[in-house]
Amino acid sequence: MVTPGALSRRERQIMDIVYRLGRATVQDVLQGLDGPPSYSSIRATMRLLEGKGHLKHISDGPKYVYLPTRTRNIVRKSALRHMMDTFFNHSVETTVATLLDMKSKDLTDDELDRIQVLINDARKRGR
Amino acid sequence: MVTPGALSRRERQIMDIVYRLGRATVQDVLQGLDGPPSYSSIRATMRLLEGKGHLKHISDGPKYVYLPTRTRNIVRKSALRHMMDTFFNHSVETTVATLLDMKSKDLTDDELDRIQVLINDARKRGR
DNA sequence: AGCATGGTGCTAAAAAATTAGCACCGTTGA
DNA sequence: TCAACGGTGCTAATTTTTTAGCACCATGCT
Repeated sequence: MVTPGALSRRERQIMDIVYRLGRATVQDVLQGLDGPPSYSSIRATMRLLEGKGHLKHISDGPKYVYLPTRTRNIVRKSALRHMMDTFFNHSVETTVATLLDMKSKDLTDDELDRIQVLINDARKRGR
Repeated sequence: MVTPGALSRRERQIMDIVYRLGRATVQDVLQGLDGPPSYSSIRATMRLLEGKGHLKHISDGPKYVYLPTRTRNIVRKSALRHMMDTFFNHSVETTVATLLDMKSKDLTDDELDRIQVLINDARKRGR
Protein backbone atom coordinates (compact mmCIF):
# COMPACT_ATOMS: atom_id res chain seq x y z
CA MET A 1 0.00 0.00 0.00
CA VAL A 2 1.16 3.46 -0.81
CA THR A 3 0.76 5.35 2.39
CA PRO A 4 -0.66 8.85 1.97
CA GLY A 5 2.09 10.19 4.19
CA ALA A 6 4.61 9.11 1.61
CA LEU A 7 3.98 12.22 -0.44
CA SER A 8 6.44 15.04 -0.69
CA ARG A 9 5.55 18.51 0.43
CA ARG A 10 4.51 19.81 -2.94
CA GLU A 11 2.72 16.59 -3.78
CA ARG A 12 0.61 16.90 -0.68
CA GLN A 13 -0.21 20.53 -1.40
CA ILE A 14 -1.37 19.57 -4.83
CA MET A 15 -3.40 16.61 -3.63
CA ASP A 16 -5.08 18.82 -1.07
CA ILE A 17 -6.18 21.19 -3.76
CA VAL A 18 -7.46 18.41 -5.94
CA TYR A 19 -9.41 16.98 -3.05
CA ARG A 20 -10.79 20.35 -2.14
CA LEU A 21 -11.98 21.00 -5.66
CA GLY A 22 -12.86 17.41 -6.42
CA ARG A 23 -11.08 17.70 -9.74
CA ALA A 24 -8.51 20.15 -11.00
CA THR A 25 -6.57 21.33 -14.00
CA VAL A 26 -3.01 22.51 -13.76
CA GLN A 27 -4.36 26.05 -13.81
CA ASP A 28 -6.62 25.35 -10.85
CA VAL A 29 -3.68 24.13 -8.86
CA LEU A 30 -1.60 27.09 -9.93
CA GLN A 31 -4.21 29.43 -8.54
CA GLY A 32 -4.65 27.43 -5.39
CA LEU A 33 -1.01 27.69 -4.41
CA ASP A 34 0.25 30.75 -2.62
CA GLY A 35 3.88 31.00 -3.67
CA PRO A 36 3.08 29.62 -7.09
CA PRO A 37 5.89 27.76 -8.79
CA SER A 38 5.93 27.62 -12.54
CA TYR A 39 3.23 25.98 -14.56
CA SER A 40 5.79 23.49 -15.66
CA SER A 41 6.67 22.43 -12.15
CA ILE A 42 3.13 21.72 -11.18
CA ARG A 43 2.54 19.78 -14.32
CA ALA A 44 5.57 17.63 -13.67
CA THR A 45 4.50 16.93 -10.13
CA MET A 46 0.99 16.05 -11.18
CA ARG A 47 2.28 13.66 -13.78
CA LEU A 48 4.37 12.14 -11.06
CA LEU A 49 1.36 11.79 -8.80
CA GLU A 50 -0.43 10.11 -11.62
CA GLY A 51 2.47 7.71 -11.96
CA LYS A 52 2.26 6.90 -8.28
CA GLY A 53 -1.41 6.16 -8.68
CA HIS A 54 -2.80 9.04 -6.69
CA LEU A 55 -4.29 10.88 -9.61
CA LYS A 56 -5.76 10.01 -12.97
CA HIS A 57 -6.77 12.37 -15.73
CA ILE A 58 -9.42 12.75 -18.36
CA SER A 59 -9.20 15.03 -21.36
CA ASP A 60 -11.38 18.06 -21.61
CA GLY A 61 -10.69 19.15 -25.14
CA PRO A 62 -6.99 19.70 -25.30
CA LYS A 63 -6.47 20.01 -21.59
CA TYR A 64 -6.23 17.55 -18.76
CA VAL A 65 -8.57 17.41 -15.82
CA TYR A 66 -7.09 15.53 -12.93
CA LEU A 67 -9.11 13.43 -10.54
CA PRO A 68 -8.12 11.61 -7.38
CA THR A 69 -8.12 7.86 -7.78
CA ARG A 70 -9.40 7.07 -4.33
CA THR A 71 -12.99 7.95 -3.63
CA ARG A 72 -13.78 10.96 -1.55
CA ASN A 73 -15.24 8.81 1.15
CA ILE A 74 -12.28 6.49 1.51
CA VAL A 75 -9.93 9.43 1.65
CA ARG A 76 -12.04 11.25 4.16
CA LYS A 77 -12.04 8.34 6.50
CA SER A 78 -8.38 7.68 6.29
CA ALA A 79 -7.61 11.36 6.84
CA LEU A 80 -9.89 11.45 9.83
CA ARG A 81 -8.46 8.31 11.26
CA HIS A 82 -4.93 9.56 10.91
CA MET A 83 -5.80 12.85 12.51
CA MET A 84 -7.56 11.26 15.42
CA ASP A 85 -4.64 8.92 16.00
CA THR A 86 -2.19 11.76 15.90
CA PHE A 87 -3.91 14.53 17.75
CA PHE A 88 -6.95 13.19 19.51
CA ASN A 89 -5.88 10.00 21.13
CA HIS A 90 -8.35 8.06 18.99
CA SER A 91 -11.19 9.70 20.83
CA VAL A 92 -14.34 10.64 18.97
CA GLU A 93 -15.51 12.59 21.95
CA THR A 94 -12.43 14.78 22.09
CA THR A 95 -12.59 15.32 18.37
CA VAL A 96 -16.19 16.43 18.44
CA ALA A 97 -15.53 18.62 21.46
CA THR A 98 -12.74 20.46 19.67
CA LEU A 99 -14.83 20.75 16.54
CA LEU A 100 -17.70 22.33 18.40
CA ASP A 101 -15.48 24.57 20.44
CA MET A 102 -14.01 25.83 17.23
CA LYS A 103 -17.17 26.27 15.27
CA SER A 104 -19.96 26.80 17.74
CA LYS A 105 -20.40 30.40 16.67
CA ASP A 106 -21.03 29.37 13.08
CA LEU A 107 -23.46 26.60 13.77
CA THR A 108 -27.16 27.13 13.27
CA ASP A 109 -29.76 25.46 15.43
CA ASP A 110 -30.83 23.52 12.40
CA GLU A 111 -27.43 22.12 11.85
CA LEU A 112 -27.14 21.17 15.48
CA ASP A 113 -30.48 19.41 15.22
CA ARG A 114 -29.28 17.42 12.26
CA ILE A 115 -26.15 16.45 14.14
CA GLN A 116 -28.24 15.23 17.05
CA VAL A 117 -30.09 13.03 14.62
CA LEU A 118 -26.83 11.64 13.30
CA ILE A 119 -25.89 10.64 16.79
CA ASN A 120 -29.15 8.91 17.43
CA ASP A 121 -28.69 7.02 14.21
CA ALA A 122 -25.24 5.96 15.29
CA ARG A 123 -26.71 4.82 18.56
CA LYS A 124 -29.17 2.57 16.77
CA ARG A 125 -26.54 1.28 14.41
CA GLY A 126 -24.23 0.50 17.30
CA ARG A 127 -26.44 -2.17 18.74
CA MET B 1 3.71 32.28 9.63
CA VAL B 2 5.23 28.91 9.00
CA THR B 3 2.48 26.84 7.48
CA PRO B 4 2.30 23.28 8.79
CA GLY B 5 2.12 22.04 5.22
CA ALA B 6 5.58 23.39 4.63
CA LEU B 7 7.13 20.35 6.25
CA SER B 8 8.85 17.66 4.30
CA ARG B 9 7.68 14.12 4.37
CA ARG B 10 10.02 12.91 7.06
CA GLU B 11 9.50 16.06 9.06
CA ARG B 12 5.79 15.48 9.11
CA GLN B 13 6.19 11.86 10.12
CA ILE B 14 8.33 12.92 13.01
CA MET B 15 6.02 15.71 14.10
CA ASP B 16 3.12 13.29 14.02
CA ILE B 17 4.91 10.98 16.38
CA VAL B 18 5.81 13.79 18.71
CA TYR B 19 2.22 14.99 18.74
CA ARG B 20 0.93 11.50 19.31
CA LEU B 21 3.24 10.94 22.25
CA GLY B 22 3.15 14.50 23.45
CA ARG B 23 6.92 14.46 23.83
CA ALA B 24 9.56 12.24 22.33
CA THR B 25 13.20 11.31 22.37
CA VAL B 26 15.04 10.33 19.25
CA GLN B 27 14.59 6.72 20.33
CA ASP B 28 10.84 7.14 20.58
CA VAL B 29 10.73 8.43 17.06
CA LEU B 30 12.97 5.66 15.85
CA GLN B 31 10.56 3.10 17.21
CA GLY B 32 7.56 4.93 15.86
CA LEU B 33 8.77 4.83 12.28
CA ASP B 34 8.21 1.75 10.16
CA GLY B 35 11.10 1.79 7.72
CA PRO B 36 13.38 3.27 10.34
CA PRO B 37 16.19 5.36 8.98
CA SER B 38 19.34 5.71 11.01
CA TYR B 39 19.42 7.29 14.40
CA SER B 40 21.58 9.96 12.93
CA SER B 41 19.03 10.88 10.28
CA ILE B 42 16.24 11.35 12.73
CA ARG B 43 18.40 13.40 14.98
CA ALA B 44 19.38 15.68 12.14
CA THR B 45 15.81 16.16 11.10
CA MET B 46 14.66 16.89 14.62
CA ARG B 47 17.36 19.45 15.04
CA LEU B 48 16.13 20.96 11.82
CA LEU B 49 12.59 21.03 13.09
CA GLU B 50 13.83 22.74 16.17
CA GLY B 51 15.52 25.32 13.99
CA LYS B 52 12.29 25.94 12.16
CA GLY B 53 10.56 26.47 15.46
CA HIS B 54 8.32 23.44 15.44
CA LEU B 55 10.08 21.65 18.27
CA LYS B 56 11.99 22.60 21.36
CA HIS B 57 13.88 20.33 23.69
CA ILE B 58 14.63 19.93 27.34
CA SER B 59 17.40 17.82 28.76
CA ASP B 60 16.63 14.67 30.67
CA GLY B 61 20.02 13.82 32.03
CA PRO B 62 22.25 13.50 29.02
CA LYS B 63 19.47 13.03 26.52
CA TYR B 64 17.07 15.35 24.81
CA VAL B 65 13.35 15.21 25.14
CA TYR B 66 11.62 17.03 22.33
CA LEU B 67 8.36 18.87 22.74
CA PRO B 68 6.15 20.60 20.21
CA THR B 69 6.21 24.36 20.51
CA ARG B 70 2.58 24.91 19.72
CA THR B 71 0.07 23.82 22.31
CA ARG B 72 -1.90 20.69 21.77
CA ASN B 73 -5.09 22.65 21.49
CA ILE B 74 -3.87 25.07 18.87
CA VAL B 75 -2.49 22.27 16.80
CA ARG B 76 -5.62 20.25 17.09
CA LYS B 77 -7.74 23.08 15.86
CA SER B 78 -5.55 23.92 12.95
CA ALA B 79 -5.37 20.29 11.91
CA LEU B 80 -9.12 19.99 12.10
CA ARG B 81 -9.63 23.18 10.20
CA HIS B 82 -7.29 22.14 7.44
CA MET B 83 -8.92 18.77 7.14
CA MET B 84 -12.40 20.19 7.00
CA ASP B 85 -11.35 22.68 4.36
CA THR B 86 -9.73 19.98 2.29
CA PHE B 87 -12.08 17.06 2.55
CA PHE B 88 -15.32 18.15 4.12
CA ASN B 89 -16.25 21.35 2.44
CA HIS B 90 -15.99 23.20 5.74
CA SER B 91 -19.00 21.30 6.99
CA VAL B 92 -19.16 20.26 10.62
CA GLU B 93 -22.13 18.12 9.85
CA THR B 94 -20.39 16.12 7.15
CA THR B 95 -17.36 15.71 9.35
CA VAL B 96 -19.37 14.36 12.24
CA ALA B 97 -21.34 12.12 9.93
CA THR B 98 -18.18 10.52 8.59
CA LEU B 99 -16.75 10.22 12.04
CA LEU B 100 -19.78 8.39 13.33
CA ASP B 101 -20.08 6.24 10.25
CA MET B 102 -16.53 5.18 10.80
CA LYS B 103 -16.62 4.60 14.49
CA SER B 104 -20.19 3.80 15.40
CA LYS B 105 -19.30 0.22 16.24
CA ASP B 106 -16.77 1.33 18.81
CA LEU B 107 -18.90 3.91 20.52
CA THR B 108 -20.51 3.14 23.83
CA ASP B 109 -23.86 4.54 24.82
CA ASP B 110 -22.10 6.51 27.49
CA GLU B 111 -19.83 8.16 25.04
CA LEU B 112 -22.75 9.00 22.79
CA ASP B 113 -24.50 10.53 25.76
CA ARG B 114 -21.55 12.71 26.51
CA ILE B 115 -21.40 13.81 22.91
CA GLN B 116 -25.06 14.78 23.04
CA VAL B 117 -24.23 16.94 26.01
CA LEU B 118 -21.43 18.59 24.11
CA ILE B 119 -23.84 19.53 21.41
CA ASN B 120 -26.31 21.01 23.80
CA ASP B 121 -23.53 23.05 25.31
CA ALA B 122 -22.56 24.30 21.90
CA ARG B 123 -26.18 25.24 21.31
CA LYS B 124 -26.22 27.37 24.41
CA ARG B 125 -22.90 28.91 23.61
CA GLY B 126 -24.00 29.74 20.10
CA ARG B 127 -26.61 32.23 21.17
C1' DA C 1 -3.46 29.33 -44.87
C1' DG C 2 -0.66 31.18 -41.22
C1' DC C 3 0.04 32.56 -36.71
C1' DA C 4 -0.80 33.21 -31.77
C1' DT C 5 -2.20 30.85 -27.75
C1' DG C 6 -2.27 27.41 -24.48
C1' DG C 7 -1.95 22.96 -23.68
C1' DT C 8 1.36 18.54 -23.39
C1' DG C 9 5.92 15.38 -22.85
C1' DC C 10 10.49 15.06 -21.86
C1' DT C 11 15.19 16.13 -20.20
C1' DA C 12 18.40 18.19 -17.49
C1' DA C 13 19.71 21.48 -13.85
C1' DA C 14 19.05 23.36 -9.22
C1' DA C 15 17.56 23.03 -4.63
C1' DA C 16 16.12 20.55 -0.65
C1' DA C 17 15.90 16.60 2.20
C1' DT C 18 17.87 12.48 3.90
C1' DT C 19 21.44 9.87 5.25
C1' DA C 20 26.01 8.27 7.06
C1' DG C 21 30.20 8.97 9.55
C1' DC C 22 33.26 10.86 12.64
C1' DA C 23 34.67 13.49 16.83
C1' DC C 24 33.45 14.59 21.29
C1' DC C 25 31.21 14.58 26.00
C1' DG C 26 28.90 12.71 30.25
C1' DT C 27 27.46 8.58 32.95
C1' DT C 28 27.95 4.11 34.68
C1' DG C 29 29.90 0.07 36.37
C1' DA C 30 34.02 -3.07 36.83
C1' DT D 1 40.15 5.26 37.53
C1' DC D 2 39.03 4.28 33.13
C1' DA D 3 36.81 1.69 29.53
C1' DA D 4 32.14 1.05 27.36
C1' DC D 5 27.93 2.97 26.23
C1' DG D 6 24.74 6.14 24.65
C1' DG D 7 23.98 10.46 23.84
C1' DT D 8 25.21 15.00 21.03
C1' DG D 9 27.12 18.37 17.07
C1' DC D 10 28.82 18.93 12.71
C1' DT D 11 30.16 18.01 7.84
C1' DA D 12 29.82 15.99 3.59
C1' DA D 13 27.73 12.76 0.30
C1' DT D 14 23.65 10.74 -1.66
C1' DT D 15 19.03 10.74 -3.02
C1' DT D 16 14.75 12.88 -3.84
C1' DT D 17 12.09 16.80 -5.02
C1' DT D 18 11.37 20.81 -7.44
C1' DT D 19 12.12 23.61 -11.07
C1' DA D 20 13.00 25.57 -15.78
C1' DG D 21 13.32 25.14 -20.70
C1' DC D 22 12.58 23.44 -25.07
C1' DA D 23 10.03 20.88 -28.77
C1' DC D 24 5.72 19.65 -30.29
C1' DC D 25 0.55 19.44 -31.11
C1' DA D 26 -4.32 21.25 -31.27
C1' DT D 27 -7.44 25.09 -31.46
C1' DG D 28 -9.19 29.49 -32.89
C1' DC D 29 -8.87 33.74 -35.14
C1' DT D 30 -7.50 36.91 -39.07
